[in-house]
Amino acid sequence: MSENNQLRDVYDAIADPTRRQLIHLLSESEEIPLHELTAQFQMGRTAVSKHLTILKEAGLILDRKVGRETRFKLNAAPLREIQDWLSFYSKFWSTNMLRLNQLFEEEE
Amino acid sequence: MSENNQLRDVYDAIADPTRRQLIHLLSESEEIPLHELTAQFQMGRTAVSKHLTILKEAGLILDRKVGRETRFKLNAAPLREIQDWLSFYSKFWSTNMLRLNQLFEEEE
DNA sequence: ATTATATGACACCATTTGGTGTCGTGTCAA
DNA sequence: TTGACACGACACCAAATGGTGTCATATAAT
Repeated sequence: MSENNQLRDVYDAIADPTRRQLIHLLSESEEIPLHELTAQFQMGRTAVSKHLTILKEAGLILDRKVGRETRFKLNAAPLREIQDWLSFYSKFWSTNMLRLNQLFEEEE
Repeated sequence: MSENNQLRDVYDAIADPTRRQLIHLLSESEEIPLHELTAQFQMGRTAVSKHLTILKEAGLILDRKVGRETRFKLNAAPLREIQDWLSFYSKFWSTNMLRLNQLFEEEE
C-alpha cells in the first residue's frame, strides 16, 4: 500500500529550521519554483536546493520541471508518521496526567 | 509561566533514533540510571550519556543523583511544541483533503 | 582497607551537515 | 542571435555530530 521509498528519516528532514520554513512556504501555494523559494532566505540557491533535496528524500516534496524552472510542491503525508509517534506520548502532558502528577506529589 | 530554557531545539533532539529509543525506554519506567539505559544499546556509556545530555538540553528529561548513580526521568511536555506544529499540516492528509484532491484531479 | 561499580570530564577521530563559489547547459526574451 | 535567467553538478570548507578510549573521583560492597 503506502510506499516506503524514503531514503531519509522524516524526523531528520524536519530537524532543520530552514526546512521547516520551506515546508511552511510550500503549504501556502500549490507550486513554487526554486528561485522564488531562494528569495525568501539569506543563503544562496545551492544551499536551498540541498535542503529541498533532503525534503524530497524524505518524501515530503514533489518536483517537476516547467521550462527553465523546477517547481516544488508539498506532500505532507509522511509527517503522519511523526504524529503517530507523538500520539503515544501525548498522555504524558494531558490535563488529567498533570492533575495526577499533582496528586502524587501531594502524597509525598 | 512555562519555562523556555531550552538550549536545544526539540526537533533536533528527536531527530536521532537512539534518542527516540531513550525517550521510549524512559516512558516505561519512572526513573532509570545511566548504566541500565546503556545496557539497552550496542554503543558505550559515553555515547549514551551524550545523547542524554542533548535530551536534557531540549528539556525532555530530568536527572538526579542517587548514590553513585544518575537517574533519568522523562519530561514529555516539550514534545507538545511538535504536536502543535504538526496540527497545522494535518489538514493535508485528512480524509476530506484526500477526497478533495481526487475531485480536483478528476476535473483535469 | 580494599576492590568493584557508576559516573563525569576529557581528548580524539571519521563522517555528516550546512554553507560557499564556479562552471556548463538548457530556456526564455529582445 | 545574443544575452539574461534558472538550474544541476561539482569541488570545497568549517563546524557539528556521533562515536571511541582513558583517567580521576565518589560511592558501595566485601
